[in-house]
Amino acid sequence: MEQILNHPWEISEKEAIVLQYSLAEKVIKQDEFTEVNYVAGVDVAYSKRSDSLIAAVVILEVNSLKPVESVVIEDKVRFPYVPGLFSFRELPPIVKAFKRIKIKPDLIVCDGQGIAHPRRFGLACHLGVLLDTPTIGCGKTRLIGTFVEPESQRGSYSPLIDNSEVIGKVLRTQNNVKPIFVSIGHRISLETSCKWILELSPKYRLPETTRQADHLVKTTLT
DNA sequence: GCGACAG
DNA sequence: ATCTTGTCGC
Repeated sequence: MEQILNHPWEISEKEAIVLQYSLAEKVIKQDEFTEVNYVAGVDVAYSKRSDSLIAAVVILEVNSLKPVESVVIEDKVRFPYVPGLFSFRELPPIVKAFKRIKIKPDLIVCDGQGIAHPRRFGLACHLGVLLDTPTIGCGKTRLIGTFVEPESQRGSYSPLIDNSEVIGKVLRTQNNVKPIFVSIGHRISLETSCKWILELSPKYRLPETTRQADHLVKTTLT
């Protein structure tokens, strides 16, 4: 698929932060799409053997949740892991993988936060803006924000709050299982994001999109 | 100064 | 992320 926006990746931490403030203004926080036939899952892992990053993108047919296309690529590391600047480490290989994808997904589910980020521009926002595609941020753990534990039943949620602003939802996808952190990536509302995450997580804590992408990377790492 | 900190 | 022992809650 096509990348509609580009910028340099070989930059300093200070420049990256400035770029985040600038790109954050492009994030659309409301629903801006119609039908969903294909959803994309993404995952990246570090290979210490080759000192490189392995990125996987998988496209699922939305009713069967079965993969219809996938790409796995390897890329060099060009940025350290810094909380808040995660996308500058993981997006180069992810974008590279998406460029080889033929089926344009109607929705992307990221393994990382959206606007639940210090500068309201997590990895999910960054990817969504670069590809101009509806994107959901979905984290296993919290980056910022405060919350009360949601009820133990699947579908329960509580707001994730930073500076008295709702930046996401802490959502229970399975009964009595640790909740996940959902936030807006791009071109989708928080409510619609949670609706989709629940639909994509009928049986496990994490949505099928990230589970399948995760499995794809781990298989490749051998 | 000290703790927190997506993967 | 990945590794790994002791601790805590049900």
